This record gives sequence, C-alpha cells and structure tokens, in this order.
Amino acid sequence: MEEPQGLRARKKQRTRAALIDAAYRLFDSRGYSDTTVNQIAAAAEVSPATFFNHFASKEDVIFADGGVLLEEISQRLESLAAGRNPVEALADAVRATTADAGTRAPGGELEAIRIRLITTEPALQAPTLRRTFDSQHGIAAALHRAYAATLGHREAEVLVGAVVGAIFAAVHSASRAGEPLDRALDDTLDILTRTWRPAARRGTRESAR
Amino acid sequence: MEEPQGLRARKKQRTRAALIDAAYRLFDSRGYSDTTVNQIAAAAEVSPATFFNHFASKEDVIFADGGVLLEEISQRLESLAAGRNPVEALADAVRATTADAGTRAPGGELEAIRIRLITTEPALQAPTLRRTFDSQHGIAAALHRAYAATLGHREAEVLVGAVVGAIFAAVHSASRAGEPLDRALDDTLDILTRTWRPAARRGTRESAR
DNA sequence: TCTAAATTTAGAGTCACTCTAACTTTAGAG
DNA sequence: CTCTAAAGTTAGAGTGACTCTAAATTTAGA
Repeated sequence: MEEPQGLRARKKQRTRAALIDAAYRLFDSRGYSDTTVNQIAAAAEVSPATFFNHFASKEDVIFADGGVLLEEISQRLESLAAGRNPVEALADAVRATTADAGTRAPGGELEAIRIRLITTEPALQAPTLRRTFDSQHGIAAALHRAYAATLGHREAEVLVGAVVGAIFAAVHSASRAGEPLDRALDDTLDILTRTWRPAARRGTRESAR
Repeated sequence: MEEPQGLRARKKQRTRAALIDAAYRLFDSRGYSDTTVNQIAAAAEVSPATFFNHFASKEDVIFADGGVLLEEISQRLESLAAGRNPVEALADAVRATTADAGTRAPGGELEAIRIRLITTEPALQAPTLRRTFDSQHGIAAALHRAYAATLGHREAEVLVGAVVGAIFAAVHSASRAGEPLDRALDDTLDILTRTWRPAARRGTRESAR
C-alpha cells in the first residue's frame, strides 16, 4: 500500500500532508471562513503558492482524499445485487460504506472534523452538493451494470438521484434539528426500501428514439 | 400588480432592471465566467458598488426573481392532494408549474437564457444545487401539511428530496447527452410515480421520542 | 559531475466582495 | 417653498481567493 517512492515524491507527500493537517487544525479552531489560505500555508511552513500547487481551491483540501466513498459504493453494488431489488442493494451499499467509514483507522481523526465542517459550515454546502452530485453518475453506471437486464440507463440515474437526494434532505434536516445523523440515514433508507416497488415496466426501452 | 410607487422606488426598479438586463445580455454573449461585475455595472451605467447594492453576489442576478417556482409548487400541492398519493401530487405540481413557467410572458426571453446558463455553465452548478436544495424544506412542509394524516415529517422531507434529486440527476444527464430536458423531466416523473408505493407503514410515528 | 525535470517560491495582477464616508436625490413636515 | 431626514448612489481603500510568469532550488539519472 505504501510504495517506497523516491525522495522527491516522499517530500511532496509530506508537504501535502502538512497542508492538510494545518488546514484541518485551523478550520477546526477558527472555522472555515475565518481561516485564510495564507494562514494554512504559514502553519504548514510553505509558501501560499505551494498550497495551490497541491489543491485547486481552498475547499479542495477538505474533499482531497474523498471520492473514495463513491468507488466503495460502486464496488459493493456488484456484490450486493444478487436477489435484491436495486433500491435494497443501493441502501445496503450505503449502509455498509458509511458503517466502516466511521471506524476506519487512518485519518479517522480528521474524518470527524470533516463531517462536522461539511454539515455545519454554510460556505461548504454548495461544494458538498456539487461533488456528491458529480459522483452520482459513477454510481448510476455501476447500478445499471449490476441490473443491466431490468434497469434502464435513465432509470438508474433517476434511482440514484432519488436515493442521494433523499439522504441529503434527511441528513440536512436532522442536522438542523440537532438529531443524530446516523439515525436519520437509517430512517431514510428504511423509508426508501419500504416505499419503492421494483417497477411495473411500461416498455423495455426507455431511451426510445 | 403594478403598484404606482413613488419616484424613488421606480428609479430603483429601473436601475435594477437595467442591471439584470445588462447581466443577461453579457452572460449570453461572453459567458458567465468571462463577464465581470464591473462590465455589468458599466453596461447598466451605474457604479460597481450599486451592483452589490441590489444583488448579494454575481450569481444573484440570475436567481434574483427565482424562488417563485417554489411557492407555486407549494401552492399547487394543496389543490392537487385530493385522491392522489403524495408522489403523484408532487409530480403533477411540478408538471403544472414547469408547463406554464415556459409560456409565461414577462421575462420569457430572459428565462430561456437562464435555463441555458444554469444547465451549461459549470460555475453555476453549485449555486443552482444549493438554492434548489434550500427550497426543498418549504415544499416538504407543504407536502406534510397536505398529507398530515398519512405522511410524517421525515417522510415528507425524504420524499421531496428523492423527487428533486431524481429530477436533477435526469435533467443533468439529459443535458450532457444533448437530449431535450422536458422529455427527461416527463420520463422521470413517470418513473417515480410508477415505482412508488404509498408505504406500508411500520408505525405511525417516525420521529419517535 | 552535469543536465533535465520536478517543486517550490516570489511577485505582480485580476476579480468578487466588504466597508466607510461622502454625495445626490426624493419624501414629507412645517 | 424650504428644510431636514432618509434612501440611493458613489468613490475609494482593502481583503482574500486564485492565476500566471519567471526565477530559484532540489532531486533523478546519465
């Protein structure tokens, strides 16, 4: 897992790690908006220019090593598809992924800060939505692959969009109400699996020409 | 509809209209990102400071008179609730609202530009998502009101989130594929109403205490 | 040891956005 | 009609994210 790269690459990773660490530390104490990129660079003891050498934007530092969840869900989908309807499989994949994302050792400390940040900082709401939205295509593609026989391309997109949209809505409203997020997630997945029916298909082709 | 306000208010509306007009014109020709607020102000023949006097941000010009759709959908929900399940009512409300939003006379010219901008300009994706997401609460509240007897608070949030998320996913994928958006919307609403079942409720209270 | 590529850096510049203090115009009282 | 208060507009300075260019430093590999 740890390729013994050259000295060059190792140094680069070290400054990158220093930047991430400094950023999370500052975001945690002063808040996201009140932390400046210059402060992060100073705390990491590099020049401000170096920050943008590693991250495309200030937010990027927070989502830097994200996108892993997307791949995890997509992968799980394939093994969970058997015998379940798409929504059940999706729900299980989400459950499984979030379950061990919470207990994952490396970066677990930062993970807690991240969740707090993206659920509370207003300035991060839009970026979070955007990135999640972008990752939907990948999941939809995986779902379509796993249910190629019964699930059209558009139906897969719609389904994933619905599940993700529902989760976001529930998590956000729970967050505002001060309720625990994991419970909101469970409730949501329950509701979705309970109220979804595998589709009385009208035609077999839905991207008719 | 047009309160004959004082000269003061009329002048203010005129500069506001000039700003909106200039902004759309410039966005349309040079693109959103390549248009600067200074250029908009110059085109409207006001100072740059005045722009921010009317709009909180550059994007704000585009969404300025939006938010109307939200209220429309919420209102329609109440009259459409009878005899339908929640998803059917929601779908009908969306259909009805988008139907006459397309044919609404005033600003119809700008409306076309707006749709093109928010579906193609990458810089507007995040703001669009954010605003839509924010408006969900209002719709969810209206839905909960219309189905107070059978639909819990959380279920309403989940449902609206699912419908909105599905629509967004479909519209976005259609937009990337170059397919007509209205057709994607119709397909999506069809899929949703066909695959949703009114819920075999487990308990009557889902925000158990 | 020398050269080429990768990292970092300084520095100047753009743009969105904020804040403050002034300036102009309208509204309404007397 | 006049005078004052408020609303609207403006100039100007400043902050912070982000870009670009060119130079400095460091490592890789011949």
